[in-house]
Amino acid sequence: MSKKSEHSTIHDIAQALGLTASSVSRALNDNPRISEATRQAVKEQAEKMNYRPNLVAAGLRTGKTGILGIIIPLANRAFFASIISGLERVANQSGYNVMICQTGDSYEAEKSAVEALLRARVEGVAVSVSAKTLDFKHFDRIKQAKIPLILFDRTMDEIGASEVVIDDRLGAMLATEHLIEQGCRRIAHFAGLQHISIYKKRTKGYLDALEKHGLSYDENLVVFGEVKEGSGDAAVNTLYERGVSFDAIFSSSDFAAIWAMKNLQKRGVRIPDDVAIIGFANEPFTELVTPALSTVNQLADDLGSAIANLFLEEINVKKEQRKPQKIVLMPEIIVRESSKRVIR
Amino acid sequence: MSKKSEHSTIHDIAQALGLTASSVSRALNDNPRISEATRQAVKEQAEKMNYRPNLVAAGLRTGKTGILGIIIPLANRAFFASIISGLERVANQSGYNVMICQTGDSYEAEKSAVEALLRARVEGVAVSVSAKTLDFKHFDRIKQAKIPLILFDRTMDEIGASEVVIDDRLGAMLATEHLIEQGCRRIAHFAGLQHISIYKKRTKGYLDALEKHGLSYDENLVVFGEVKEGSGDAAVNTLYERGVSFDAIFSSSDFAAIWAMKNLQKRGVRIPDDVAIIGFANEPFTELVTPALSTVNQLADDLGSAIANLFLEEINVKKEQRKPQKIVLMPEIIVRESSKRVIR
DNA sequence: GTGAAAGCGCTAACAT
DNA sequence: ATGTTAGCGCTTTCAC
Repeated sequence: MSKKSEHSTIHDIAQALGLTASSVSRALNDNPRISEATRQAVKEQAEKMNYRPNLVAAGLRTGKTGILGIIIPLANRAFFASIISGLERVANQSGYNVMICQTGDSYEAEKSAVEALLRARVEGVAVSVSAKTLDFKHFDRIKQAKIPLILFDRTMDEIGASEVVIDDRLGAMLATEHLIEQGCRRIAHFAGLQHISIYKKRTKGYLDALEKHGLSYDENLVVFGEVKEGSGDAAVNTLYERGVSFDAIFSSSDFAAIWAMKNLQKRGVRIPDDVAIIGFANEPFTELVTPALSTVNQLADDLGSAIANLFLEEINVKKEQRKPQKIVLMPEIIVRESSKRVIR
Repeated sequence: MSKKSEHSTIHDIAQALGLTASSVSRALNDNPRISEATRQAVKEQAEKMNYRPNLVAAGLRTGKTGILGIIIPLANRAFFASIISGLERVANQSGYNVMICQTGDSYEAEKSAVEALLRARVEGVAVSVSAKTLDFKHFDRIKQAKIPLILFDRTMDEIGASEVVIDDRLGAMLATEHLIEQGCRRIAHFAGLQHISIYKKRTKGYLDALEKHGLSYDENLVVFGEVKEGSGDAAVNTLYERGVSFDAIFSSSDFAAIWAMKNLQKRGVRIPDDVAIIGFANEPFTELVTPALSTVNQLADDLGSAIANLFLEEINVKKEQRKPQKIVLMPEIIVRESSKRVIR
């Protein structure tokens, strides 16, 4: 093995076999224009020399790095972690590697992430747009590079890219209908910030379910605003302050749901008998709390693999005639103790 | 901009300015052997032409790809997700990108992951060794490539690589001492599989704490075996079957702890008054259950950033004189309701 | 301070 | 079926 590099090259193999680099290349890549005998010999020799193709060199030559980039607000969040997991698994099966960038929900970091991935010449980029992003010029850079751009979770129609999302409205509707089927008639709703599309859609699903079942909408039952941890606690207080009676809660977030549950339990309210609760997202903790929290499965892992599959599909389409696609996954509700009433 | 590529190159810039590629390269890289004037001109022109350095080309030339690889069993697990998060954040600050591979705890997948990262010419690899890995030859390939190899979480002394871990024994000891301070004297312990080093160390910490405080070891209080979700439930049953009395549990896993808590609550046992409980790992759900579960903070995010920092340090050391380092982080206990007794 | 030239390891026309 | 050649975009000696 030559001193200058830690790795053997196709030239080393060629030399050892009295061949040329191109023949070795052909043999290694199973190019038909090579004899079976040489192919064998080359592969054996490669094995013997611990040859490992240099993807950097191949990438420079072919323009294909075999790298997929993903930009997320924060890797350390169950939903995104599952997406990464699904994405990596499928991408890897097709020989692709996955490169990750976090934005911390910062617009500046998102811009840098785009540049970083483009510098690395990734073959495609998946993005969950940062909450603080209002300007989308940096995504044009991806389109200019003529590589697939796929948005997921927080998407932006303005960008005009492919999307992989779940049907939030449907999920919310199923959740609300489930509560109705449990006999609940006064269903409160923690709505989340409505300028974020996923929350808006979930609220829409709630309203649609009410309408479908002939229940009237009572604005006193709906609490807008953030649906983070503490806000579930505050939202319950708000309902009590309003003096409104309710026999169920559909929360657009598991976190708010869980804190609502804690609040109600302190008040001596029985769950699900007095108030049935269902959340949204299927966070890992939902099956660990008492009572276990019903929720809507966001299919994060499936989202990840769907992103990967869309990538693989788009990469093989001529850049010019790549049309933005929209893949919508159908969520399912997961019914647990927090909403399972004994129907009399 | 030339037709063949979507990107402008240093040649394009050079041509536009009547310079040569090498001067442009120097200007862009702030090489001192260039005049301030040209540097300015080049940078302006680069900006104007939307120039984006091709890291693949640079990487081929210099051997430095600016990529760090990380191999984990599963991205979708809170502990690993946090490590990725911390690693990416710090690495990115120094201009490095992070490439991820999952093994699904499979030995074969781990071997492939090593090869995949090596083919991509990453500048270093961090690994949490798969549970099924008993043979370590594939890690030699990383050493042969003369790039830093850093083990974390599940480490293997046999491999002779740098390590970033937390002091499991200390964490377990602190947890156990905390229970003792709460007045507990008959402390049960869910020990986990002892052939896995982290569990062995946690059990050691438990024993050390008992000894330090003059409590005798009662083997009936210790339940060996897996510490997964359901096993916490089974472990409590085992204690009852043994007819042993206990006033506290130190579980080497939050999952087992939470299921133990559920089991005890069903039996009408009050927590923490009858039995105080503390787990290990600071899983996200621990603060959401009722009562909130005390635990040992594994500092996953810090682990990730420590890995990144060690990388950055080792990368700048001549390969030959890189000595395996061992970085040990000190865990802290997080005291919540599940173990906080009102001391009389 | 700038240019010329070589080459990183690979692939892909184009020969033969 | 194999060899020759050129070049992907960049950095880096070596000249001047």
